[in-house]
Amino acid sequence: MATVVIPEVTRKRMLLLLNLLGVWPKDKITSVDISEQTGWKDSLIRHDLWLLGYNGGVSNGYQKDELRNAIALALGIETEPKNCCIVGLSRLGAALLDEGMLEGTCFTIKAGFDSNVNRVEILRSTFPLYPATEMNYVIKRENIRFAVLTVADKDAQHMTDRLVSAGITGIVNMTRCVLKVPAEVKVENLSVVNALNMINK
Amino acid sequence: MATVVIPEVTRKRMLLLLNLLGVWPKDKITSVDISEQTGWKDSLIRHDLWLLGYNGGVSNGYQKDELRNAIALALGIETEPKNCCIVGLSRLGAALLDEGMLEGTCFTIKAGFDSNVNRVEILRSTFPLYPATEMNYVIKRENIRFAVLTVADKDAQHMTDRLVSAGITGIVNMTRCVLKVPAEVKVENLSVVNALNMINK
DNA sequence: ATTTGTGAACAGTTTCACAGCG
DNA sequence: CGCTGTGAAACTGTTCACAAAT
Repeated sequence: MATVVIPEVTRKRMLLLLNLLGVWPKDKITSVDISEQTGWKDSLIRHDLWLLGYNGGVSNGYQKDELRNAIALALGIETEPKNCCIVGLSRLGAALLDEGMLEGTCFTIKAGFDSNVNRVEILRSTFPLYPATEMNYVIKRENIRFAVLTVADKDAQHMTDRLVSAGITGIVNMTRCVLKVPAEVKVENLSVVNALNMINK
Repeated sequence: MATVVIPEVTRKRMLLLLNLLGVWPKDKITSVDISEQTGWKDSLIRHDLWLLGYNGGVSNGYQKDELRNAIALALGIETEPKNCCIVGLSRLGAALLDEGMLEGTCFTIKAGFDSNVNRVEILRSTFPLYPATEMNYVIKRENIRFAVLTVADKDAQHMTDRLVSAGITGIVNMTRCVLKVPAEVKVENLSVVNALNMINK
């Protein structure tokens, strides 16, 4: 069997594969089917699944539901619920309010923060909003592990520092900035501008 | 000098480095400075710049402005303006309307599309909105090259097919779906849910 | 004394090739 | 016979080590 460490690239592909399985019409799916949908080499898909320690497809393709469960289990997702917060309620941040975006996932938004006290009072949302001064207290009280950062670029590092010192373990960074964090804090960069520059070849 | 092909990982790092240079307070910056801010090994930064063919820092660190220009030139960005569109005006899509998000970049949003004709009529924006049926015509007329896809998951592949057949060359995909596109079309996946699952370890 | 530029060494990822299962 | 599981081979990306420049 394979190594215990699952590389990030494999994890990323497996998350996309989970989504693909969610809309796949048939019960059975082969590595060649997946390859046609995603553009990844069929051998790579088989190798990824081998890394996960999965071998339920011997010689006859995979059963969609069983494969989905096996991947979710191997990646350790869709288990107990995880608490998140949104930092920055202008622009993108406000768009995430009241959204069903996290529906059907293990993530729940427990709080929104903004340094503009006015905005916190005006906006409506299904979860409570707080001024940024209360971040440390609320994050600890609500046991929040993850943050989505949608502040203006100039505030990005400052807010990151506060999130880190409040004990957050992962940040989805929607700003263009490089965030300076301790090695144990995970960051995923999701800037639209940087993404446009990636495809601008 | 280095190979002509710049790897995607290097390109991603260089885009972040550009943003870092934008806020760096001093005129001079060394590979160790960059390493401290980003967590990347200093040797990797030097190697990246070597790949870009840049060697303006010999033995004395880099001049911020010169380095910035050299990177932008090597990546071929910040040159002529590029036209973009937003597909899907609910949720995230609407948040991108009227936003200064692309300010100071070479990208301009020229159009927004939605299959809901009502929404197209109600929303206000600094660029024109059209029903999705006009996508093919408008994208060609306005010479739009890039799209930000913020539709519901169930419409993602269908809208992608229309974008591709209208001649789009790159898509920023904010849905969770794997998009099936021809090899020459570039896709950057920016799903918040997938990102949360990446940092959920 | 620092700090880059550079290729070689090393580590990680993808592809290949094929045995073996159903 | 089509399809997976698996390790080896090929390839890509990162780190090291040090000569050269100031």
